[in-house]
Amino acid sequence: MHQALRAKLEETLKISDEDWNTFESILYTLEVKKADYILKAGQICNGIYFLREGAVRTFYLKDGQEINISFNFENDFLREIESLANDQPSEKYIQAIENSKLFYIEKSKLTGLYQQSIFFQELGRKVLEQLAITEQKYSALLAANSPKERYLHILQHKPELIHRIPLQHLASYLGISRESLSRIRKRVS
Amino acid sequence: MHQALRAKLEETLKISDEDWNTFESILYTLEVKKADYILKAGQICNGIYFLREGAVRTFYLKDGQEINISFNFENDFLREIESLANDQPSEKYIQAIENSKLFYIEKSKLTGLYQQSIFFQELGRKVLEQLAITEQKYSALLAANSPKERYLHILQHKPELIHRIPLQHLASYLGISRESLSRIRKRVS
DNA sequence: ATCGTTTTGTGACTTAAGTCAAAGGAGGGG
DNA sequence: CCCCTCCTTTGACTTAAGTCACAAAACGAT
Repeated sequence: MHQALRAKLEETLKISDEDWNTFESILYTLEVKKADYILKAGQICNGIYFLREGAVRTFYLKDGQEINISFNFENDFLREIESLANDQPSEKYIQAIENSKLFYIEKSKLTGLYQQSIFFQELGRKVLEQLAITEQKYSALLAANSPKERYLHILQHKPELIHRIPLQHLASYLGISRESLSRIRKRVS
Repeated sequence: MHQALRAKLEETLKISDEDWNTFESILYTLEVKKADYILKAGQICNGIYFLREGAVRTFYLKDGQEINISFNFENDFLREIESLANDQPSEKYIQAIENSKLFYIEKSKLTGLYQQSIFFQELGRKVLEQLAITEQKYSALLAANSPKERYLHILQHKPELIHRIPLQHLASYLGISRESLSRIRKRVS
């Protein structure tokens, strides 16, 4: 049970059987259907999720428009970091794009883990480091490239986004209008 | 000595005198003049800096062009996170925009701190969380706003950037050409 | 299969921003 | 104080992307 999660953890750091048992014991499992919300704006994000299977998007509303800020797939950790870190209501929605299975790890239990074992401390730091790096790369993509270049970059480096994410969602993620992205895609192919 | 740093730490978490003494003992001080490099591409970022005084920018080269990805001022922590976390050569340069004073904290010493006291563990996590949040806000600014809106946003929310950062550097940070930013600024004022 | 909803594509038009080139301005060093 | 360098502004032109409106296509549910 939960082998994929263990494998994911061990990508960053070898885990002892003891630590693993502790970890496994605090996991909740949840299943959501396509279009279900995992988190809604106004709610506080009270833990982190591990996406076992499926795909989700995180977005917020700007003048009634959905702006997607990230997509996650199987074996990703996810959370609304601002809400989680600052204990404030989320401005973002997390919604399933496909039927998905997730593990949920409550914040309070996570804190317990940090105090219990140096493994979890390091893991927590590394996961956060990688999140910051991911965000940095995403901003770099937006700041230094034209819409067309951004699309081509995704095509090369994150083809799963092209294949699994509806164009309309990808558009706002890339800072492009739906129509323009449709035309860019056509020109390019 | 180092009062500003202690104050900064205590913004996030109260520190004991003992922990503080440990911390203070591992700081190196360095001073750099305007235009000096604190880190160059190709070097490995081997620790984090606390900017006591001055201003610095972080940028990389794309087709020979400097693309600025962040600016830091007094009482900011800074580092090249990708190089630091993954022990790989930096693709970025960190350069002083003003004469600056910094404290440097070596990575290996930092690791020691994490093992010594729960205070430093929490601090490290919180600093990383805030970094991730900052990066996320920056991408949101880029993805969901027109060049003009981006400039106005900075004007309102980070006026220090307008006043202390040369327009040319701000331009690439906002994903705008120098010329356009100059014109936007004129129109707006 | 068919209907209804959601998503994507097209056309026509507008416009803000990019590009290239050159001129002004500001600031520092000698 | 003057020169040189660096930074910012301006002009003229081009173009890619935005917008609005509508059509087509894809998808899901019954």
